Amino acid sequence: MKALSTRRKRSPATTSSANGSDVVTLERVAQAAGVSPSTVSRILNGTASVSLDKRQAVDDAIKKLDFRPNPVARGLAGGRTLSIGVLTQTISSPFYGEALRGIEDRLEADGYIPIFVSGHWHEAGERKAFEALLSRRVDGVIVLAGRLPNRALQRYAKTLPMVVVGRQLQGPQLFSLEFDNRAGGRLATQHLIECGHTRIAFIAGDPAHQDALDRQGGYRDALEAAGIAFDPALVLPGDFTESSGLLAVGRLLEGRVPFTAIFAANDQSAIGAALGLYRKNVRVPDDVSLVGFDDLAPAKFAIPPLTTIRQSVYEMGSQAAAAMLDLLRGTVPAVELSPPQLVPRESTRRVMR
Amino acid sequence: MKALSTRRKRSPATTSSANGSDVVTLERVAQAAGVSPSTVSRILNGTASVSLDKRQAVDDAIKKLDFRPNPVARGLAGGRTLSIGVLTQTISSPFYGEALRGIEDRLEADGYIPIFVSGHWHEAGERKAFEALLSRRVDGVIVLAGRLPNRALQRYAKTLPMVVVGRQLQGPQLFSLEFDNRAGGRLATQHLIECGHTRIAFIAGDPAHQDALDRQGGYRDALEAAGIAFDPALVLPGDFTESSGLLAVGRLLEGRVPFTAIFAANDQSAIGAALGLYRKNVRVPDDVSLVGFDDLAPAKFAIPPLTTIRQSVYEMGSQAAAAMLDLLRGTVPAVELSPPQLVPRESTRRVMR
DNA sequence: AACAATCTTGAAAGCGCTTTCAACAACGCC
DNA sequence: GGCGTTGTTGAAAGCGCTTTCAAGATTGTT
Repeated sequence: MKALSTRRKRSPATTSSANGSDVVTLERVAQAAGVSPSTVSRILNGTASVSLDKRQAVDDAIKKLDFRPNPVARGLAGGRTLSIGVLTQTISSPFYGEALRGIEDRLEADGYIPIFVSGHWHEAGERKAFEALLSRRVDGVIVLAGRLPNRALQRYAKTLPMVVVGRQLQGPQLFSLEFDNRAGGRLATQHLIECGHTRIAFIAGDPAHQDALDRQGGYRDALEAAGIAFDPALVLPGDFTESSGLLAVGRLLEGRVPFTAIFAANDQSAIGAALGLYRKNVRVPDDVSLVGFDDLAPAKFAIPPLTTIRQSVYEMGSQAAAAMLDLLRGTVPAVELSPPQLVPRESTRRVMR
Repeated sequence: MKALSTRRKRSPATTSSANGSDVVTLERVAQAAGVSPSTVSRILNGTASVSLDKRQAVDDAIKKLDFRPNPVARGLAGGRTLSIGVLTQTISSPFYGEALRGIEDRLEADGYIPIFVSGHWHEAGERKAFEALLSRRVDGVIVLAGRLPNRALQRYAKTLPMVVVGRQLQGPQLFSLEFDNRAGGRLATQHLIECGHTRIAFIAGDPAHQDALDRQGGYRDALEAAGIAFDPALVLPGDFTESSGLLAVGRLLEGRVPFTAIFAANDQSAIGAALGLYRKNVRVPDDVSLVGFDDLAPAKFAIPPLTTIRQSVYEMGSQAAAAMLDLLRGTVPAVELSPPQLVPRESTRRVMR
């Protein structure tokens, strides 16, 4: 294969072969500026002080030649690739998508680039994705939830800086960031209670996610605080998907337990629930009030528009990125998530009775 | 800054410093196998034939040492980084998200990794994102729609292989992939016509997207084929967002033009339209039939579940990736998108009258 | 004025891999 | 049996950058 041998010195298929001029390297900049490559490198990285005139000359040469350092070479030589691995579950999830956007925006501001890999909701996939990241020599990894055991994460964190979103973890190069899901769950349930509901069903999220458990915890907290007895028959299993919400409502309606409101562990399952209710001609909010969680885009355009708990997933992403940048800089991350907030819309109403 | 100088030979902050043993390099594999590095490299890349016994020895050594080649070094030396740039608009869009997933899956199968960058819906952003990709020395770029002028794309394509999704473009290292939006638009409109509708409104998509124009073309085709006069008062501007759908319906309802069906240029605007209708107590499908386009996840759980045109965005992504792989291999891509398909659900019905 | 301490600079050695070049070895042919 | 072929291998030269080391140039000290 490849008949194209003979002559031609080397021919990195890299960029710019038909690119007009040749590749602009640091060395060429050095020549143009009349200094050594080391000096150029030092200026580029701020590694050491350089006299003003040389710095000037180099800056000019860089501008004139439109030089942009090759991150690949940099990665090899310096061990830094200016890229941050991001381990997510599905890149196309509306929830993670928002977070990724936050990460991307924040990282971009500092010249880093995120490399997204999907774990596909299972440990083996996550592990594999993580390895891909490692072999890519990323400078750090941001982990969005996932099924990887804490031990594994802590072990990885010995190798490179890591920030974990949605879990509580300790470690030297490890920072974890959590949204107050419990408070959110409380808020949602309180809202329903304030509307006069006492028979409030809960559609749970994927029990493998701590978030799901916390939201449920908030639900119970609020019930207890209001002196409403917790009825296990009112909590339905779910997994954060629309179908699970649909299913849950079906079961709820078939069962004999009366209820006037539903709190779903996330917007997606709330939307599924809404469909289930619609199918059975149960009106929202006239017959049943419905609250979701996350305030993702679709909530606003659901029918009826969904009352939900707002957690800025975008912000969560950008804060995670900020924390990573801190870690890389060697400083202790000081980031904080804004507290959950109720977004009242049209899917809830005061009970008339 | 950085007080940690002195002793220490070099210390690439790369991987595995606390990793137990030292980094496993190709050279170490060579030693272990008793051959030269060149030979190991040849085996790794299948660049030349190698005798069976050496190949055996090397394979064993690789397995034993758990050697994984460093893509960064590979990138520097060979000019290939095994990474493909993907230029998208917003990583969190439900539409693009699906496509990205398709790309990721297909690329992963061949050991490539996608690097996603967002253009944020404007040319400057796209250009910048493209540059970031180039400086990262990606082996190729997949462009998802966008606002970059064709000229610019064609110029970039001279530098590296490129596949463009959603546009018609020609070039040597350039492959473009288009979904038959016109046929889809036709299909949607025909369906409505078959249901007995003749007053069919159209909520347009972002006119900067060829897709939007094509879908509208299909709409007119179908009208014409059925001998229904085209009424400009029935087409409303839109931009593919839910809000634009909502707005369009508002205008439609205020206007004096009668209509019994709406075809929206995508699911998102259809969902916005549904909300608009709901707000005005117009029932879907009893009073008005509604058709969307794309068949993204939310369509299935809309209220009522949305009749729409299915185009597998996931498949589009994976096909784009396949085409890129072909380009990289030097073969001519032979990929094809499956034709659009009507997915009848509950938002359309035969007119009773 | 002599010497130590501090800055600025360049030479050169890699980072881990690919690829060219040339050396052999093995093979077939007239 | 000599010679051109083809196949297999290793040495060595980079890819473009960072970083150590040491040499000069400067400044400060007594």
